[in-house]
Amino acid sequence: MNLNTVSPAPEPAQVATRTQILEAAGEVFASVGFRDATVREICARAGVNIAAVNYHFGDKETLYLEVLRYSAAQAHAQYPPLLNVSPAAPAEERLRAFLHSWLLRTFSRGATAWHGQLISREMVDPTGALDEIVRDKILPMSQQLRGIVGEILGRPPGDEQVRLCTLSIVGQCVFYHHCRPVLTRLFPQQPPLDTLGTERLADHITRFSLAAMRHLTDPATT
Amino acid sequence: MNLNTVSPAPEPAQVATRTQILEAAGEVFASVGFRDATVREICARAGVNIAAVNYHFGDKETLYLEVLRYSAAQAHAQYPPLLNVSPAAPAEERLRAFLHSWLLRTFSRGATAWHGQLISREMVDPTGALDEIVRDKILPMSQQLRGIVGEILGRPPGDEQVRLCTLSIVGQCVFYHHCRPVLTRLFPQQPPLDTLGTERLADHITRFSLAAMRHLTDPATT
DNA sequence: AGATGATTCAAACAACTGTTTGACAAGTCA
DNA sequence: TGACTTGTCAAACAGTTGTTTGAATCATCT
Repeated sequence: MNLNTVSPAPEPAQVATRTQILEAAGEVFASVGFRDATVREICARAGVNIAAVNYHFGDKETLYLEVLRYSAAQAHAQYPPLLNVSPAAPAEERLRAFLHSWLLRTFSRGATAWHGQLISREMVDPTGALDEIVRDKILPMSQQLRGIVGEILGRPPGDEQVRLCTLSIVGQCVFYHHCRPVLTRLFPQQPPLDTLGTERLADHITRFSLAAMRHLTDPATT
Repeated sequence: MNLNTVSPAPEPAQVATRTQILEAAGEVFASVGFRDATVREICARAGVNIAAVNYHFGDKETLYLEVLRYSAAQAHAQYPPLLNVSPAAPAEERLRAFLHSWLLRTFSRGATAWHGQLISREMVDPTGALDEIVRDKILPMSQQLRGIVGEILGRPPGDEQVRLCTLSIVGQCVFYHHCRPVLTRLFPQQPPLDTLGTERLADHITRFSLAAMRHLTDPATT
C-alpha cells in the first residue's frame, strides 16, 4: 500500500458514507490539524453517525492516512508535474510549467486544496505518514526538478550546485504557501492568490531562478 | 505589552519557578505544539506543582504567549539582524549578514532553538499570538531586508519588484528550517545543519539571490 | 419468506484535559 | 507575637476526547 494506490475501492453500496467521511475529514484535518480535529465534528459535517469512523476506518489515525492518500491522488491527478508541457520541451519551459503546476496545486480551492494544507502541517509537525509522502510523492518530484536544473546548469543531477539550486527554487514555492498567514498580515492590501496571481508568481520565480542559475558562477559575483 | 518588552520581571524570590516553567514550557511547546503540550508534562519537567502554571500565568494560553515573548527576546538578543556588520556597510555585505544571522537564529540549539520551532508552527497554524509576532518582529525585519534589496535593485522599497525579490530571498531561508523533516528524509546522508553548514548555506543563498537580482531584467532572460 | 451478513444508530465508557479548591508552609511587616 | 500576603501542594472537578457496545435497520441471496 502506498500513496499512489487509492485504497481498497469498496463496492458502490458502502462507498457513499465512506467518501462522505473522507471529504469531511479532509476539510477538518486541513483547517485545524490532526489533533484539534474531532471525530464528532467530522461525522457531523459528513452527516453520519459517530461510530461510522471506527467502523469504516478502524480509528482516527488511519482515517487521517486515508485522507492523505485520497487528497494526494486527487491533487496530482488534477495538476500533473509538467501540466501539458512535453517532457521533450526546453528545460526553461519545463521549469516554468513545473513551478506553475506546483503553485496551482498548492493554492487550488475545493477538494484538492486540503492537500497543500495537510502537507504543510506534515512538514512542520510530522506524523508517521511523512515517510510515505516523501517516498511516493516528494522524492519523484525532487528528482524531476533536479533533472531540469541539471540541464540548465549543465551539470549532473547529483552535483552539489544542482542540489542547492533545486532547493532554492522549491523553497520559494513552498514559502508562499506555508507563510500565507504571515503574508496576509504583512500585506493586508494584497489580494489572495487566485488563478491569475499564481501565473504571475510562477513567472517571477522562474525569471528570478533562471537569472540566478545563469549567472551564479559569474566572476563579478562576490 | 508587546514582544519587545519582556514581561513584568518579578522579584528574585518568585522568579525561580516562573522561569523554570518558561524554560520547560518552551521545550514542550516547541516539540509537540500548543495543543499536544499538557500542563502536567510541563510542570513535571519544571519540577513544580500542576497548579503553578495557573497561579503564575493565569492559564495555558497566556503561558504560551509569555514563552513566545521570552524566546523571541533571547533569540534576537543573541543574533541581531545584521550580526556585527555596520549599517553603513555595502548592501551586498549586509545581505549576507542578514541571511547568516537568520539561519543562525533559526537553527541554533538550546534555549533560542525553541523560537524557530514555535514561529514555524505559528505560521502554519496561527494562534492569536501571530499578530503580535508579525507586528513586533517580522515586519521590522521585512522592512530592513526590503531596504537592502531596494538598494541592490536601485528601486524604492515600495516597488513591486523589490517586494517579490525580498520574498524570494526570505523564502529560501524559511524553507530550510520549515522543511527540515522532509530534507532529512530526502538526503539521509546529509549531516544536520551545524554552525559550519549555516555559513555555507548563507553563502549559497546570498550568491544565488545576488546573481538573480543583478540579471533579473536582462533581455536574454525569457 | 426467511436467514444471513453488512451497516447504522443512540448511548455509554474510560481516559485525559485544563482548571479550581482549600489546606498548609513560609516569609513580611505591624 | 499575630495578622497578612505569597507561594506550594495533593486532591478533586467538570468538560471533552476517541472508542465501544448492543440493539435496530437494511440489503442480498437461497
